[in-house]
Amino acid sequence: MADYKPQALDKKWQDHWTSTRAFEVAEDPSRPKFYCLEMFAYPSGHAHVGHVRNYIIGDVMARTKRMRGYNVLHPFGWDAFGLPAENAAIKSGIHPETSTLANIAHMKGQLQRLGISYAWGRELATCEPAYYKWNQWLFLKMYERGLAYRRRSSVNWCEKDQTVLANEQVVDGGCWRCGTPVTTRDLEQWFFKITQYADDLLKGIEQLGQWPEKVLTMQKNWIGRSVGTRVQFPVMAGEGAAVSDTIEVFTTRVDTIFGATCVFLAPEHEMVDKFAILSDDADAFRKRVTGFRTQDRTARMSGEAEKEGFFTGRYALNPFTKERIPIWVANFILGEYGTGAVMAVPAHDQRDFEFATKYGLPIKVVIHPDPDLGHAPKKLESAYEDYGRVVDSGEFTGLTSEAALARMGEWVEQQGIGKRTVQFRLKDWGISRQRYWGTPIPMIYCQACGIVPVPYDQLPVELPKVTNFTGRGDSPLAQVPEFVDTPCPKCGGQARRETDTMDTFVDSSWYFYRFCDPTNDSMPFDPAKAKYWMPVDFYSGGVEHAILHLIYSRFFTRVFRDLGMVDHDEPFRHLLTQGMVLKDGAVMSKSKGNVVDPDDMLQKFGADALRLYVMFVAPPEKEVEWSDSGLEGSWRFLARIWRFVDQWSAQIKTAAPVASLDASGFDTAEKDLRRKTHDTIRRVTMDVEQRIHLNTAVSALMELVNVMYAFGETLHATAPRPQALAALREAVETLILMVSPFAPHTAEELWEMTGHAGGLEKAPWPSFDEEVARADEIVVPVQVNGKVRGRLTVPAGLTDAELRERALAEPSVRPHIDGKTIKSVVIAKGKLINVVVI
RNA sequence: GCCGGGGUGGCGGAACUGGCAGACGCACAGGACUUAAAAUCCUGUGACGCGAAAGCGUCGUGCGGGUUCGAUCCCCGCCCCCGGCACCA
Repeated sequence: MADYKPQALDKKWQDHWTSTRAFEVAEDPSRPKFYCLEMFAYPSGHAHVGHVRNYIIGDVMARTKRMRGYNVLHPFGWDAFGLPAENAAIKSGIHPETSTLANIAHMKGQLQRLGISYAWGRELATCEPAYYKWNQWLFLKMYERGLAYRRRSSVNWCEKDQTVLANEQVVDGGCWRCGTPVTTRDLEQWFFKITQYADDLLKGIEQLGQWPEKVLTMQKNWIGRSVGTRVQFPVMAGEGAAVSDTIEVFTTRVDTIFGATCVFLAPEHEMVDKFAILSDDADAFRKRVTGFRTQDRTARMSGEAEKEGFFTGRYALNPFTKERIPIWVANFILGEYGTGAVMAVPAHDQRDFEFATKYGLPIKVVIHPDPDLGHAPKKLESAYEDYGRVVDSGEFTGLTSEAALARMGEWVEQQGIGKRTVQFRLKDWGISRQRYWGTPIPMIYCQACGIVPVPYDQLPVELPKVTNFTGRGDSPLAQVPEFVDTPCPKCGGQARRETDTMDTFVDSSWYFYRFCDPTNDSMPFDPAKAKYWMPVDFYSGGVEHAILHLIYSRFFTRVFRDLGMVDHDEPFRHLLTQGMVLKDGAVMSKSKGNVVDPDDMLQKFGADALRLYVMFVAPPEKEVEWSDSGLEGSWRFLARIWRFVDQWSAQIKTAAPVASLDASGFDTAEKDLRRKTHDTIRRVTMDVEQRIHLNTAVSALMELVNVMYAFGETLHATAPRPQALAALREAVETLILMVSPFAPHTAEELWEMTGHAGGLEKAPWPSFDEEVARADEIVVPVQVNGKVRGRLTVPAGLTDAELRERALAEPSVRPHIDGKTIKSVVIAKGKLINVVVI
């Protein structure tokens, strides 16, 4: 008898899969496809069990689908550009490419030691020119279509290091290296016009029936669609002021416009500078504006900062009331949202109310809580923000808010002073990064010709090998003259290359298309191949990507669609956001020292025990607490299967297949085993394929093993009948097949031990036989007034009348109904009987 | 504040969305095997009460109501925990 020694098996079967290229695939129109994808990895160095959980989930799906007859694409790759490698280079001098490639090699080894069934032939890393070339290609396509454009925008800046800082490099408002307080600076930067697809992205959410509700809500909020009205407020003529100036505001509540007693401008609003020039003390004015603009950004944006503002000295005309109202600059008005200007309605907006109270601005009530007309409080404690009935509003008085919104919106349009419109919270995506380790933006600046795109035939613009990383000064690429200086593609004159690189989110927004055709060197991917494989059928990864990565990927899919390269709108059909693995109640991290390294677990228990444990401990979406004893339990389960198969393998090999025996020849115990076998097939198949409840699939297999042991016990007493061995063989083979997605190495070995040649990965999934699973006898609980009082063991298929009769005659039920009036007997088919008595 | 997800034994979780609450595992306890231990196999394990025992009864899925023959599941009102967004006009 051989003991269960998984470590040797792991190696044996991993080598087998590699040498037979078991998981490589090609398009095959004759079979249904299944594209199973886990979010590719940032090569940080070591994968811990939290990361690995995601890959195991995907692998269970991929392996199951393969056995179910699907042509399964299950690729993996590396999100290899990014800041940490560059930061490491600044600190240690190791080139990002060197450290990244080393990290990839190590992590790939980790995944292979876990037996994840990837098509490694399709592996890609985004830092390879063969990949990022297509980022550049796509950038040019988007530039041609006006989807990539350039404008000024502010970045975090460290005065001491004279460098731009990424948001992650700002720690407590200071530079990550020297702690110098971070300021902002305006730079010309490239943007992707994702806002053009705002409505499309929002509508597309309806198609995402298999995404978690949480993620859909997050995306909806992020897009943030609000319906409202833009209204122009003329700036009143005064000394030196142009009469034609107007301030346009955006409001979702035109119905309150008669209560607009003030106009608020964001400190960034263009009109603010004009007013500064015209003011009595321009310097003091500018100082106050600069004060607001440089206020700690996070504090100012989060609503924690005290609301502050000042009067500009100028007035606007409320187009409805024709009254003169003051124009203020206020720090809580956002420059990037709407028009950067709002009408202030202190009576009906809490922020305006607080501001007006602080500065003594007039508060004018124009909405009464309907239907209590006449009962509005004299002095408001807070703003009344709900809808109601419009009062004190000229010709609109008496309307409901709903009606007033429509009528006043029409009025604005008739007067030609604005229009009803839709406003989004979503902003265009700034992709310029003043960093080295990313995709160079393929643009050239020529004195004579202006901005000139790099011609397609000159792609890729390769990242030059920079060797000294100081973390100071401009974009690192600006320090490489051979890179910067280049002839203008148009006029041939002296020109400069763009020295910024792309946000790494660009890399990850379309890699799943590249996997369909990873070596294509004339296109990002062949549309025919993408048409076969896409969309991704099952996509899993962390919730931290619920917004950015997923919305950018949905955006890119629409761009490909509009370029005529794909014919679908949504890239990911089923999304699973896996929960984190905690240790001692905290997320694993190197700094906390609570990282569980999968390799340690592999050495002790083998890959399969780890895989099984991680699947069994909780449903995939849930956060879990790591437990060593839980892992040991999973190991015990595998060892238990091993011993059983080992003990019976000789007899199983020679046992007759169940199909060759007469179905009526099986005795009760044999039928029970076969019923359990087939019921397990049904449960596991449904749990894995439909419900993605991988934990209950495992427990169903554990139940089957428990029944097999009990059956095995009975066989020792007597000489096994051919029927018994046949039923046992069926159970064992079913078990091996169904446990194989979870514990592939052990399953392969057991499959071989039971006399099968050839790999399990292509063995067909067992099929469920309803006839075998059907019970001859069923146990039906009998309730009296909803409380279980007894159980009936009856032949399946009794009529309701017979069931009723037996239930009422049941001795354990009698005492509860005797002497009482039976009101009714409810019979839930095959489930239970409830006798209602008074 | 708004949005989303949750509250079930000592613990992780299950109950296939209205039908036997606690599957399966962990932990613990007892038994078998063993000179002994480990491993393994078997049994027990929600709380309380009655009983020598098999067993019987009551309570029990965050709290309070409701609908229903029947509610962990549906409805109404609360409490608590986790996650996201947060001055978006």
